[in-house]
Amino acid sequence: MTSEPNLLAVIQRQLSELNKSEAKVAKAILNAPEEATRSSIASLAAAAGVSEPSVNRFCKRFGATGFPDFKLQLATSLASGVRYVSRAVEFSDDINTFPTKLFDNAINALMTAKEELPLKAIARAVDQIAQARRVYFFGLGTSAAVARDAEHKFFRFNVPVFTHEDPLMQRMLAASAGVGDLFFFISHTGRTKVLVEAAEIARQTEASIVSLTAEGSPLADKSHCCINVKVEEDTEQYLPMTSRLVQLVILDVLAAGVTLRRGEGFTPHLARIKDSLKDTRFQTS
Amino acid sequence: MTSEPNLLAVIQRQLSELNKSEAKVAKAILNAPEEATRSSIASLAAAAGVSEPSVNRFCKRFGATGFPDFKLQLATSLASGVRYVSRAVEFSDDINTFPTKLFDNAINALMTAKEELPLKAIARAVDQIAQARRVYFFGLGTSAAVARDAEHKFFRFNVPVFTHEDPLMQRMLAASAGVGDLFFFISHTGRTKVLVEAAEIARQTEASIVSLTAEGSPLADKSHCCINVKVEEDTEQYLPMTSRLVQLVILDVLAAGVTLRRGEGFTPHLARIKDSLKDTRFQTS
DNA sequence: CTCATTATGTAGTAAATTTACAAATATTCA
DNA sequence: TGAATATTTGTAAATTTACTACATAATGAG
Repeated sequence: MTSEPNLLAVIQRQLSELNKSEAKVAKAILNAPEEATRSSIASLAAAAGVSEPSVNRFCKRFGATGFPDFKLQLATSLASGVRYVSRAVEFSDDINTFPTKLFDNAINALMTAKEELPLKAIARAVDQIAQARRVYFFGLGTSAAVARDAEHKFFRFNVPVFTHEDPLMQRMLAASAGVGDLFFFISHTGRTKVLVEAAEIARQTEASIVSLTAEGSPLADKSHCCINVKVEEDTEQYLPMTSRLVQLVILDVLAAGVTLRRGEGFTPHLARIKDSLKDTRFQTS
Repeated sequence: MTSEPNLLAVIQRQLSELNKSEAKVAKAILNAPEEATRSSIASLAAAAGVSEPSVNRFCKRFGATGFPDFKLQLATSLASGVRYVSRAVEFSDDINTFPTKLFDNAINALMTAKEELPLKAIARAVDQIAQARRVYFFGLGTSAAVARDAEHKFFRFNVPVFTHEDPLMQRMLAASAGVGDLFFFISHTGRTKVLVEAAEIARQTEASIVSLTAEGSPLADKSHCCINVKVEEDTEQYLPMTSRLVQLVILDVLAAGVTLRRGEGFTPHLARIKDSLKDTRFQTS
């Protein structure tokens, strides 16, 4: 059972690699997915402006045994209620539509990321973090907030963690690094100059470099271990919305991985930290 | 469309009121629901030991227009039933299981939040932010990272935004607030003392107070407008994992809301900011 | 026990899907 | 460029699937 959890996203992603009539079918389906699950091959072919066998071939291309099987898969992936195709917010949107769109996009990004998790890279990164004597989380802009979040999380694992938003601090720390130091760079594009430069400096030391960034980017090149996150951020949108969510969850995964590494004996330590926060809160009524 | 949440349960419930051959069909379906969604009317009839029209009548009895429609409904209800179960990471998990679990939990949290979005509160918060002369985002711990993220985002809207992680700064700023100031508090529990105190201080000024926190919490009580987020965080888990993701997306929603408020004329401003970042990056090869 | 009612199956029909093949289009390489 | 080849797309026939009409069987009431 290789049932793709997210058929519409798969279609969307492959859209460019389809030939003419297949693309027509894809568009018709993306346009009205629910309707597609209810219509016959003839009506869908008519809606797409192609012949029936073209629709059939389209279905087989996406792993279905035929049209009915495809409809089934489509219905299944639609069932969770999420619009699996990212939709940009438009100026015609109102309070009833744009919040849902943004949530759908976020969910969509996480589902897509989940499908192609770079498990080997994650496992390696967990190894490195577990062994490190010191871990520096470096990011800029939006990624600085992600780095800050990571700092909070990993701090609880008794690993000395540091975050710095200041590029100069980042450079200096990179320059004075040594064995046991781990630099963890976070960047959506992997092209931010000052960050790549810091990575380059760190690379000349004995320190390990792990990055959470785009595949094949300059930053990835400088890293010993790179966790690739393929998030197709809508570049027309002016703010990175979904990529940082994926980054955060990946960091959760790394944190969980490190905890699992420590084994059950480590649980009391976490409990102690949690207890230490108790007095800072008003008790539940 | 009165799509029952769970078709299998409906069938189960009516089992006693069915006549012989319909009951046979019901049992065959309950026995192997997934298979039923994939089989033809002939094979299902054979499996149940009845004739094809009996299966057809069975389908119509349960509100479907025919066998294909019934299969569709069945598939839909099977698919939606699977999700929505958070699973805690256990020490027996390995690299192949715990990353998926964490992603699933994150996705679930967003899906749940999406279903009960407090739209009125969001609309009010957008109003307030759009009107404010200055906006302070305050959070502590994990929420500090969320506040930082919000700062980055809202900064682009020409609103003077400020974030401070230092409780003393938060108190001082709260004390010296005035008309046009907006304090935006972020807290998962809504019970962090120093934060609630800062809210209390701000409340005695002319400033507006918006919070993104738990319903009915002390912090919510101090706010003019409270955006409730109901995330059932697994309290046995020692780290807040999913709530902050929901918070981030809610802040995205608020940011988008403010942008929509500004109208299309605002787009060039965003483009200018984006351009200003261009030279800080290595060009795409 | 007979009639009326309901339940079930048979057989034929209509519809939908798939296959095989041919026409059209695009691509390659001289 | 232009013939040869591969790819794409559509047509038409074959096959499978689902539905309808009707006949028979079972059930129940008087």
